[in-house]
Amino acid sequence: MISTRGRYALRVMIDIAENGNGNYIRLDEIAIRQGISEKYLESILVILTRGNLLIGLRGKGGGYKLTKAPEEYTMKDILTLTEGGLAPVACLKDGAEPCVKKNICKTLPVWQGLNKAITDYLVGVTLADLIDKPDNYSI
Amino acid sequence: MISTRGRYALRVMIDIAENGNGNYIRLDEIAIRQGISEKYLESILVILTRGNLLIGLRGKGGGYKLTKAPEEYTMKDILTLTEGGLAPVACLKDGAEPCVKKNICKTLPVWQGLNKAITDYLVGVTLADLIDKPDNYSI
DNA sequence: TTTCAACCTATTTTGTCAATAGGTTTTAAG
DNA sequence: CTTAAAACCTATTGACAAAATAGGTTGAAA
Repeated sequence: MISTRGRYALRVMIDIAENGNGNYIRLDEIAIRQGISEKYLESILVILTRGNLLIGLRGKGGGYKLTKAPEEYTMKDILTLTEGGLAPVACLKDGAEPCVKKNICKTLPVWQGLNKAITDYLVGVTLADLIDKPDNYSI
Repeated sequence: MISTRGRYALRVMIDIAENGNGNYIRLDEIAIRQGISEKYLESILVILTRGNLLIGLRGKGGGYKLTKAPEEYTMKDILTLTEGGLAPVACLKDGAEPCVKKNICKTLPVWQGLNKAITDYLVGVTLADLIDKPDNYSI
């Protein structure tokens, strides 16, 4: 299950992509539009900023904006960062110490296959695919 | 993330498929082989039995055995039952009340696609695929 | 120099998962 | 028919992570 943090993060990225236009957007604006408390939203924006998916600017005229074009963000980028990895089991996490039963584990192939299925799908969807813009209307 | 319950359940199903040969296998045997406490294992076997993936028999000579051939169990069957569903978000769970924002939700397509990717993969792997048997040796 | 807004650290609350404990019923065998 | 074996059932505890809140700090711009 994707946690609240990851789901909100995706909504926030869409929000900024749609409303930003290259300008900085304030946290409280996003909070109102998305119906999330400012404080909780803040904890999510910290993660996105530290992960370089957003850039934050303080002071008057400050806020958050994207660091690159919507086409360049994949769902995997956003969700891996905010969920702290997407691996279905701990032993497949990035940087996990190799499991001692690695060579005899009969369930490992399932988890590896599942991991690949999830990753492959999420790499194939970008933020641009979710945004309301003329290009997205067919006929 | 697949929980301990689901991971153990899969190991248990493999254990019974490999060691059963159509006979009943006692809980304590499985517990020792798999290194799981009898009590915790019991809570998992209850789920598998109530879900008709296993059949249990009490008294002397009792234990658990499969209800059908290993080829007929998909990973989706086993994991959906023990995890209480595999949907990446609550609104896609079986029997979930339809979300009021269903028609305007910009993230829904992602979750639907992810759900399909996960399900499609897990339907394609059966318990038989994970079992040690002569047929599984190539060359 | 003042205001604004992101940034940071810590704490509380909540809920689920994991694990344990003890007693009950059914089955088969002596 | 009695006894032992084994699954079955209900409840409780413990541990941990996620969710949410609170208040103070730093940096940027007007």
